[in-house]
Amino acid sequence: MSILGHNEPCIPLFCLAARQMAYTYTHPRPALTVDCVVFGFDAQTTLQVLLIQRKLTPYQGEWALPGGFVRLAESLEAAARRELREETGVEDVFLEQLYTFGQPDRDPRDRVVSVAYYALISLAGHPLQARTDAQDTAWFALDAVPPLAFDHHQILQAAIARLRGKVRYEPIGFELLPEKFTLTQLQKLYETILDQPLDKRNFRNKLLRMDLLVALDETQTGVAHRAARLYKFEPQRYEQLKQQGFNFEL
Amino acid sequence: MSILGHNEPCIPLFCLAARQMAYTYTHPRPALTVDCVVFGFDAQTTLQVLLIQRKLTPYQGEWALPGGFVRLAESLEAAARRELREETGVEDVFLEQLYTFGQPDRDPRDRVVSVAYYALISLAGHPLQARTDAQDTAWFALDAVPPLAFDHHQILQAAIARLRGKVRYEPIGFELLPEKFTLTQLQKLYETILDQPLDKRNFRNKLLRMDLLVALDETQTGVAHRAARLYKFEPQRYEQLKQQGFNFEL
DNA sequence: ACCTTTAGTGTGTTTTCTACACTAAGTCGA
DNA sequence: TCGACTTAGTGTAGAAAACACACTAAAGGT
Repeated sequence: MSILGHNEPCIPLFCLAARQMAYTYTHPRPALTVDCVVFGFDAQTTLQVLLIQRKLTPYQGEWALPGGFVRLAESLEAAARRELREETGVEDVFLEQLYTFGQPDRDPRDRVVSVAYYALISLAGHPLQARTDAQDTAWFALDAVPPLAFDHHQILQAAIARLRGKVRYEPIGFELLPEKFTLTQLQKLYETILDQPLDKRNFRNKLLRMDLLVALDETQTGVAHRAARLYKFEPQRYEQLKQQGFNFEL
Repeated sequence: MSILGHNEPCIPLFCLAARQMAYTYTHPRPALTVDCVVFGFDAQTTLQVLLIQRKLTPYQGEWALPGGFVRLAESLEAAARRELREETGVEDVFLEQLYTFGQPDRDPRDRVVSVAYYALISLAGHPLQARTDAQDTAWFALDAVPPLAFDHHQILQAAIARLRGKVRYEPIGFELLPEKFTLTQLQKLYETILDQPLDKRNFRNKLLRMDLLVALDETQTGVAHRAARLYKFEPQRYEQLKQQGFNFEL
């Protein structure tokens, strides 16, 4: 948890005792935070989002997106990664800026502007500490998200819309799967995100034609039926093809 | 020009004379600004961007995007619209958030985080005061943009990329044309933005099939050749069709 | 051995995309 | 007023992409 977490009461003060550090400006400044919408996927279940339960007012006890204040010397993305690490243990993930939310009344205490990011991680790949040791951190299926603090519901909706839109023409879905995955898992993922069934043969043909996946000499283990071939995504190949102006529309 | 324009020296102060207003916080806060990339189009010329010339350090004399500090009681979009109005006279335009730029060193004076917006306006529709009376405000063709202050070149590039990407699947191009326009003007606009020639018949068929345009009972005037029919864009029709999940890919 | 479950594969049909060239209507000037 | 010039406006055939669709193969479980 950040020492500058969302929960800190952030009242502008005119006079501070000399022993306390104070920062004074000629004009008032909004507080600046980052919030992260972390999507997780696991072929067994469905798309999930990582939330933390607030311990302090306002919105005490309610669920919220992980996030916190931006420090002076760090970039916005660095702040998002730091908060994610500190609050949930999540590290080394795909992270992209989503939108900046700045309605004057979005935080009842003070003017707080929040730069929202979204992250994609594989639940299978990352056995989250959050899932096990922290009672105040939990995954929620997208269709069972509790009421959220602040305008976090709006941020979440924006993130879902972005993920839906983006997955159609850029291969970011792989970030939600383990390094090695089967085509069926990939298809399930797309079906979950897009919320529509896809034809198995057309899906496979289309993806393999894109030439972004390499078939490994390995198959699934531990399944009670024919084991599927494993594939992995080739980021360098993607960069090459993108340079050449290829399309990756699903 | 905003009283809180980009040019204000923004040094954190520990002690201010009592007569002066001061704002003190327990933790340091970045300054928060908005910057606007204003695109203008005119079928005669090409895509242009609106810049202002800085009068103060840093980057004195260089060109920059219009923008300024966010006030405590206004939303980010309101701040962008206000700065646009104050600095360039531009009002009532399409405006959309682009991205938030927050590298710690993007402003040499202080930590300044900037929420960038982009705007689309019709040069023919808006006879800009900026164009006439202000020597420090000017339109530049996209292929003749001078060096820009701060990271504004990066912001501009991001805006161009966004416009290119977005115009393909959402009908925002109309914002760059006058209310009534010909199909040839519209095609020129798309060719300019996408930087590629388009087939006249295919373009017309496709657009008319989308059912977003209404043909008016009017034609061009003042042209030395057959006058083209005028059309206008139907935003409500667009909303209807969007609801029904239609595609507007060019 | 056989039952159950998922993997893996190809083709014909329909739809969409693309390339392409002439006539119509208006202005201008001789 | 006639001719020259300029841009508007229109349809179709071939190519490519999208779509719908069903059976055999392989593995583990009983």
